[in-house]
Amino acid sequence: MTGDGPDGKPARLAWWPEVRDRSGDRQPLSRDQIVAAAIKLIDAEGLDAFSMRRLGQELGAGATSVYWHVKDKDQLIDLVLDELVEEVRIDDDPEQPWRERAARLAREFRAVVKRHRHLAPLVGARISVGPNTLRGMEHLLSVLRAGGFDGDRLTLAFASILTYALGSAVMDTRELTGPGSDGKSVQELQAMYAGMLASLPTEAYPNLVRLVTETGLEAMDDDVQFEYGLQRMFDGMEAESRSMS
Amino acid sequence: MTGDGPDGKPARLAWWPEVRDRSGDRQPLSRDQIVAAAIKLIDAEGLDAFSMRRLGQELGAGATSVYWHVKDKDQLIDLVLDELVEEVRIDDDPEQPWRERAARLAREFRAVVKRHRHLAPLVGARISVGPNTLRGMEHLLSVLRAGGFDGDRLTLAFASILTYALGSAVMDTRELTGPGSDGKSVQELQAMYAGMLASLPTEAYPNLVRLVTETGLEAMDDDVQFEYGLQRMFDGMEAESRSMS
DNA sequence: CAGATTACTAGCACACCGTGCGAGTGTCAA
DNA sequence: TTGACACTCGCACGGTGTGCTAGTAATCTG
Repeated sequence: MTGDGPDGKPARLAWWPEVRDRSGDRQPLSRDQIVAAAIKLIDAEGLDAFSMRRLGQELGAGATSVYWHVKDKDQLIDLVLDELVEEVRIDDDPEQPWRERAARLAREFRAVVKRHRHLAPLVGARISVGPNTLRGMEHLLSVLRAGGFDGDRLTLAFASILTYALGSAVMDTRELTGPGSDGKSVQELQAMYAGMLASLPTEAYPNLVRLVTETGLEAMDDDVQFEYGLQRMFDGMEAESRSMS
Repeated sequence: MTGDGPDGKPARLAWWPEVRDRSGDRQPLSRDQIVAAAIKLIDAEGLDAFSMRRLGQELGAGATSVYWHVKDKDQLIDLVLDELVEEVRIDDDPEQPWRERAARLAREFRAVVKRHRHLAPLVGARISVGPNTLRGMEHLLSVLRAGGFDGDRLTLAFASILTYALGSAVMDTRELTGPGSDGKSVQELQAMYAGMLASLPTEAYPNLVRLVTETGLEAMDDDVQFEYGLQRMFDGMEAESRSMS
């Protein structure tokens, strides 16, 4: 939240917006407060409900008071996104094999995004260069390096894992719109989606229909699917390691 | 564009919006025209420029005339997204091994999204249930089934590949915002991002700095990274196949 | 050919939105 | 006491999505 580096010291990033100085301690509004309120609002009522006016209202402040603490709606979103990543726990056991440590990181990230599913579209839309994001990437890199990755292969593995983690986070939080999907819960929407696939004409979409009617309950689960692909990717990476030594 | 099933017959989907009847052939405006114009507008000027009013203007029509052909902006987006997927070519050689066919599909999808990078956030935000999307999924399933996948394993592999393809499409089209990223080209932004990482304090982010300074040019490439992760995942899946037989 | 129906366009109006600007208010240092 | 500063707030501008209504032109029915 404070923008520290991995070591805890305040590593300043030239492009990351400074908090405006506050000399006295009358603080009816603060940036952290604003960011927290934005996340809360989006979580509770979705992206559409998130407007600067509404945010001000939620904070009991004037419609445009927020603009003193934050340049833009855009900038606020950047802050929100990096704040999200702060929830990713990166304290793991360095004694564990790299697979387990990397998987744990990917799981954590995905879980955070799923917890804030209305923010997911933003996660997929912009690159965050905030301190928390950088810290997370740094940690994943260190895990991979400790696991024996090096040079170009380190970069490739790093990028692939990020991609898969981001992908599954985004994939599993996409919204199903259209008629009849108004006030439905996540489970209801999932059931509705399955129902739509099951109702497809068998001649035109035989495999799709079979998929939804013949797949076991467990394999239908988001988390299980995520884990499968991740482990297969790690299998492939480990096989490559072996074949090189 | 017409909503046909894989066989070319007009497989109707109950939830997919019907084109409003047109008995005569005076057609100053049509849905296909509208969807095409929307894609063109977004490609040319970005998501922000895409408003219903602007779209009407672009079509030389009144501000709200579009609403007779399309229920909603939301619905229009759904149509746009499925129209995008139509660009994914699914005519491949059934004699090829499943890996190659599946990789080809994933590459195609990613390439289409990259061609329409301003649409990518929408791809990551909503589930499409349009005819083209379904046809694409059906095809990938048939490829995997032909490759020996079955039951739960088919579902898991299917989901993982979709996730990775979507993930890398979204990942590689995310926008870098913030000061100094105004009128820059994609390459310039990429260079700027690399520059930011390179300028990080080495003590706090040693691995990130090394990554950006020591990685070879080829391994920095989006497409190469995508291919690496995909192939590792396929390696893992094939190893699993072997271990089961 | 006359009239009715349909297909479609266009504009107004409403309630919102992001945000620049300037006028205000409270707190602190000198 | 005076000034500077940190901060809040309302106004106003030019936009947005979209429901509704009035209109027009083409087609269908008789």
